[in-house]
Amino acid sequence: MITLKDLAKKLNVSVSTISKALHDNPEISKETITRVKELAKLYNYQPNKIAQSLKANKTKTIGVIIPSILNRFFAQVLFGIEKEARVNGYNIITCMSNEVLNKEKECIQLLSNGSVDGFLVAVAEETQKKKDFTHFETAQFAKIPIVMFDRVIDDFICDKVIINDFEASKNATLELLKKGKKNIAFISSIDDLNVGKLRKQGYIDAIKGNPNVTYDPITLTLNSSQDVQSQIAAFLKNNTHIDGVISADNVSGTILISIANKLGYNIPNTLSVIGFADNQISNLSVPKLAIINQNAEQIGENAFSLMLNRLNDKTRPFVTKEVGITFSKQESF
Amino acid sequence: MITLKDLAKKLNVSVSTISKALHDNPEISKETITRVKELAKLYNYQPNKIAQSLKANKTKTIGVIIPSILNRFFAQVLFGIEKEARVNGYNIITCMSNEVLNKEKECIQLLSNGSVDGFLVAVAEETQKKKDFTHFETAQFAKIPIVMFDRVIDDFICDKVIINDFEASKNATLELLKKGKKNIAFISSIDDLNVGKLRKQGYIDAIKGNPNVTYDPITLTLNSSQDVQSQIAAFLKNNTHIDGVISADNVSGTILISIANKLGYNIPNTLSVIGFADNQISNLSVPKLAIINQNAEQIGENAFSLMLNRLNDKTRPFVTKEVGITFSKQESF
DNA sequence: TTGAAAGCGCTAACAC
DNA sequence: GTGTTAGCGCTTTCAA
Repeated sequence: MITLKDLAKKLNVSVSTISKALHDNPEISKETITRVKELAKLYNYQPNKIAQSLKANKTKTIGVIIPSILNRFFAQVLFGIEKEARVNGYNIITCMSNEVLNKEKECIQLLSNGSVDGFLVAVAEETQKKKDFTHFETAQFAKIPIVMFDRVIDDFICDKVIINDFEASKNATLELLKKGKKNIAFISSIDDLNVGKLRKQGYIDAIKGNPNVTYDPITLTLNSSQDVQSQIAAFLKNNTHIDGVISADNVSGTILISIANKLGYNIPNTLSVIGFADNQISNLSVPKLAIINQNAEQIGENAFSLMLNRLNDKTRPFVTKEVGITFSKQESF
Repeated sequence: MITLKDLAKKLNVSVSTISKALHDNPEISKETITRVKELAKLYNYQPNKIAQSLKANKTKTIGVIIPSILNRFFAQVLFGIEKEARVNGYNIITCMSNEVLNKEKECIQLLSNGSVDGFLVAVAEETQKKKDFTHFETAQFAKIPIVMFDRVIDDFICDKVIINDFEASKNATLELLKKGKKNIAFISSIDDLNVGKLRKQGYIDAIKGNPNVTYDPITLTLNSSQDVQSQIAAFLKNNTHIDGVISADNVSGTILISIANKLGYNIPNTLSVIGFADNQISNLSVPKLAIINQNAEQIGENAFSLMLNRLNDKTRPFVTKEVGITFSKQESF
């Protein structure tokens, strides 16, 4: 890499002259500026980012900590973050907690050494369970701002981006009721997560709040260590009266449609299905899965924007931004 | 952040003493070492990564450039890379080219300023088409090593990690033939990619090389700007004699199963389906999609290993590592 | 209009 | 055993 010093030597001027010239500092003569810029272009000079970071005490890099990139939702959020970051001249360092508290602590720890200007985090499952937030507190204490998205901690004060999982789930259930569905079930493989709980609660609320509903909520909690297909098949066989399903995660809805087709259901006539998913996933089944789209990309964009804001004004009050969901009444509804 | 200087002041010793003590330098007395370490622990001292990077002229950070994180295959590769990187004390900066040449150039450009020690890249579609590799050449010229994975450029010399797409596809086709399938088709939405071409060629090779096969290859190229489901449905209706399908990408196999079920096919008896995908995708359909698993995670791990190797020995000859594929004869086969 | 010098935080060769 | 010093590449204040 070519440095300021190198350029200075070649032009027989001082390093500071070069630096100023490249920054169009009015102290420097037009002539010198053009000479310097030409040379810089010739040698394809790029200011050393690390040196700039050290000097400025900021890196223009944000750490993103997500449970897993293999979850399509988080991949989409990351996509949104990365896009927005790029536009604003920021880089993204990605870490995965795999839902493990210690892994998450390690991520924060490893990047809390000047590597990043702030953290965007979707809190790990174990962290939510054990309620251990010391690593976040440490970061915040060290003046490294945190923005939480989707998986947020109510008891921790920071900027947040969420969707209204409760309302989304409740509304979807209400839509099924409005459509005349009499026996609506709820299936989920994310019961342990806050968002999973909220979605289930939304469903229960809709069911219990409806005077025409006489039955108790019908729920299936999927065990991910066992075959999901057989669990769903057994569930449908044991509950033949079900005519509507809300799926809380982004795969079980698709699987349920496949299984139900096999079992002779006529979707959506004898069975309506709605899932928390996105367009690509919707496309995988016949009929296409009706989806509650969490607008993951938007969540990412918003999370980054809040961070940018925060970095520019460390004293502004903390905000919680709610991103709207989109309900697509596709074929399986 | 607390610095060496801060610690030095508190103990009334010099900065270098602190630095040496923290590095267990034998020049320093045991006593001082413990005193320093205790203080460091007390104040939770973390050496400033940026300063270390500037000093050492390396960042322990690798840039990963992929077409998109929304493609599950690349998400898996990234997962493998991140895991391996973490273990070795490296961070990952992720950039997305969105298959666009200029975006890819920009990524390389923006990180070729000391931000990263090397690049792991899956080349964008447009780059492959236009055969413009100047940005890679520039990086290599600047002594920033490049490891290409999956989407590699034959004419560019660097370390590479690939799978044998041709063989994988050919073998899968041969398996179908061996099973007695008489009319095997090939569907793909990635015809423009090198890997897509290789997969198609593998299929064609198997078909044409088999003396029992009398028909020409039957291929469907999916247009992603139109509805994939109807394209596949039309294809099946126009080719009712098809009894086996190879899907070259990671979604069309699942969709085809859904459609075929609807059309009354009895999978796998009247129609066998094999797709380039992974276990999670396989699980979405009934019956489960038989898959050619590209072992994406392994690709990522290997790519990172090659990079680590390269960083430790810039002069070793370039290698191309081939990662094995796994053929899972699941239900739809 | 230009240059010298200090300093960001760290490491390490070299004094003492 | 500890301290001084220089330097990584850059920015910026102050002096000339």
